[in-house]
Amino acid sequence: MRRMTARPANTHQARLLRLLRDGGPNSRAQLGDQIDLSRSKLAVEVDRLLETGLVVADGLAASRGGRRSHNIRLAPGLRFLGVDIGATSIDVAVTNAELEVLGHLNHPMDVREGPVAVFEQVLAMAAKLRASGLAEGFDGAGIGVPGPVRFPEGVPVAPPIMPGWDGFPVREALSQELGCPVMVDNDVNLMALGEQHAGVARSVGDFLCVKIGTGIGCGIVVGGEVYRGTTGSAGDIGHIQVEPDGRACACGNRGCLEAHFSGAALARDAEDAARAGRSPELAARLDGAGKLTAVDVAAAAAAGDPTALDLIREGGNKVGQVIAGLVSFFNPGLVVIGGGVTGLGHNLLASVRTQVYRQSLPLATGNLPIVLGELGPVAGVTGAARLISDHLFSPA
Amino acid sequence: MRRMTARPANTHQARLLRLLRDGGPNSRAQLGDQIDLSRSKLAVEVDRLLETGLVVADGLAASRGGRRSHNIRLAPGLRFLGVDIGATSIDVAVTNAELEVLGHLNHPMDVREGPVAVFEQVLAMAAKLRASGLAEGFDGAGIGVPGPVRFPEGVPVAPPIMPGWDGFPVREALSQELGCPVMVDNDVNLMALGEQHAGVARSVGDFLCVKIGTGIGCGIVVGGEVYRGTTGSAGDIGHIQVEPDGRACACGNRGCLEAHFSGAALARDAEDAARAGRSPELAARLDGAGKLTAVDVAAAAAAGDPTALDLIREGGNKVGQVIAGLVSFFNPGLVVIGGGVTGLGHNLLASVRTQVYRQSLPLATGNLPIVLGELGPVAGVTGAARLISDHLFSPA
DNA sequence: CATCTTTGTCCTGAGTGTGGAGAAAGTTGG
DNA sequence: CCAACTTTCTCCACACTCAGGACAAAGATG
Repeated sequence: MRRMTARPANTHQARLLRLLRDGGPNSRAQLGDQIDLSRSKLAVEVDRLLETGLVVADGLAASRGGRRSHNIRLAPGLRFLGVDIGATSIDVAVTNAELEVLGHLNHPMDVREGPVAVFEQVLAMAAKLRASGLAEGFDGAGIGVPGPVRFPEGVPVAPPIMPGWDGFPVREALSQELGCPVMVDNDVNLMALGEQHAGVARSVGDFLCVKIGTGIGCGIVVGGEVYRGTTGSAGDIGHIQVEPDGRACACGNRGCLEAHFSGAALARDAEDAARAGRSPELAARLDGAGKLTAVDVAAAAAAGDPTALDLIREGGNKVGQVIAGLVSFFNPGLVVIGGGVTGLGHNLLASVRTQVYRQSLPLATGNLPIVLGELGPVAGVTGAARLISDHLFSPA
Repeated sequence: MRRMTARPANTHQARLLRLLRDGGPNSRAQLGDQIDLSRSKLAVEVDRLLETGLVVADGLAASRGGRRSHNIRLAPGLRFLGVDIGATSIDVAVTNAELEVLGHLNHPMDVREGPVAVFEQVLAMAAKLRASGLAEGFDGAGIGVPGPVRFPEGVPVAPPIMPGWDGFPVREALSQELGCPVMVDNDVNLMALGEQHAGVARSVGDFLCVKIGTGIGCGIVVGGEVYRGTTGSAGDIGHIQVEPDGRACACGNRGCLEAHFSGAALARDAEDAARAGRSPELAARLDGAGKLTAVDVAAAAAAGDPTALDLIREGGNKVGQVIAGLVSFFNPGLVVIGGGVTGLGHNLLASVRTQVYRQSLPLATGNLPIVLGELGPVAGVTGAARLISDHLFSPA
């Protein structure tokens, strides 16, 4: 199969490609209703796109009371690769041009093993997806990493939890290996993009997407666009202080949110409680190495264990306290909570909501939904595909 | 004098008007260097603007080694009115089309007296400025109010410190009275616009502007544009909790930033200290009613009074704590501190900086200037003029 | 005074985009 | 089965935008 070579020649073509991506196949007439162009001009641009091969006309749609329309759709062979590198695992997926996930793989891996080892794994997973017949090659790839990124260059900068990646040319290296364009971003931003494209945040212009996994981060969307900040570290809320003289944090400070609540902190607290005999439910779930995860806490809570419930409530209060501040400051139209701890579900959500609704101003909370992400592990890879498609579907 | 009737007919004309506003008089050739247009096209658009009377060609500039250029400038008779309504005083200013302040009045007044009384005062001040010969009429007016605003309609919504203004049609009423277009915004946003236009924030795309006066608010600029949030309450940081079981706040919660530090809280603390005999410097400054202001505290601190210095340091710590969180979240390129307490100067700034640099991530603070606003009371009115000129200098 | 530089104007030609006429293809009702 | 109406799509004429070059105007320089 020939890979995507052309790019839209102007903004009209770019807009058409995005309409087809987000709205699926469509007739010329329907496209005309959604874009501010005359039918004649539209036809010209569609014809040019057909010539490039980026879109195809296949078959006729059912009549709507008159002449049947030609179905215009994005080239069915286009394939994007979405990669989401977490602290403890890797997600890789293939999508079509409409960003529907055709295949998805997950592999546990510690990001601290460094870029070379991780890349090897990513490429192996991509090869596996290709071998399964889902793609003959990739037209573009998006990749998320758990740390700040200098976005234009696609290079991680001073990432606390993956020091070995500092300055590693992720974009260039992956582009070389895959032979296609690549865009790199923070994993939290990609989750936000994913939920915006296919999840709970559709049609919301300004929202926050709080991802609670091994660490805590927050994707910020302003006017439909991800906001990355001056140095690419916007949304790094894990080290906001929630307790004046709280626990020591890996960053060197005390009382950071991440030190009090996150996947890692929760697991540690649960293990302590189990060992101290404060919770038989949790103790029963200890594995051979004496370890627990957020999943265990969720299970214990579901079984009614009061200690587990307390841990979740306490954590939700801490996160809610920070989110309350962010809501007052940012006045979003929606707050999405996702990441590994989504499994804690409505117990977590309830205490977050309580804090936010109590502490923030009524005007800001009046009509503010606080919800769990609906895409789970697909959010990151969908966002990654969205990132590269946004790039490729812009004028060259 | 005839008032501004025409509006730019297209984006080119709008951009030209803004170039002339921000860069002052200019020749066609120099404008051509700053705008992406051919000389011929540019000449056409300039001619059209000359026809409308929005710009004029007056005289020839000195030669730069060849034919002398015609000076193109915005119509010299254009006048904008900038109004900044604070909690305890009103600022009104007249500017020319380049937003230079030609005249400026200040009048103490309690905003709680309600919109009717305040409007009367504002109109009297505007009339006074007009009578002094600075303007024969106004081509537009911008007005800032100390509370959230539904921006498109120009109506305050649920403003805590000025309940009588809720839903009052500020834009429509003022437009009627003045007979010119009016735009309304939060006073903090206007301060940010002012500092961006003529102050410390020139050429910074993303920054925060913290205004500490009677209350505390924060202007948010993203990509050069003010961000107002979903309901217009973005930046309302006065009620972020800084102390878990802190002081009772007027909003009904405990431990709000505003309850611990703001012009009002500082004055109260200083009065308490003076009465309790903990500070002779402050006691000496008590007025007949036993009242003090931030200015008194600044003076006492300048005289070396340890209690006053402590109050400032403590307050700076509280504000710094909140700003540190915002810096982590928003990753701005600059933080500006302004408002009534600017008089506390470098004592305040020092403790804010200490908190922020200690608590926020190095990547976010690495190259982050935290500075005092440089426009003082002119910031608000300049921002107001900028607001309305941005509106009028956009395609109709 | 000839030459060079800078500024501003005019003209042509390529491209962009609109709106209408009308053909193509289909549905509906008598 | 046919006439009338709809919807979709194509084609064409015309207006407008815009770039780039030729050229005129006005001054500096030697």
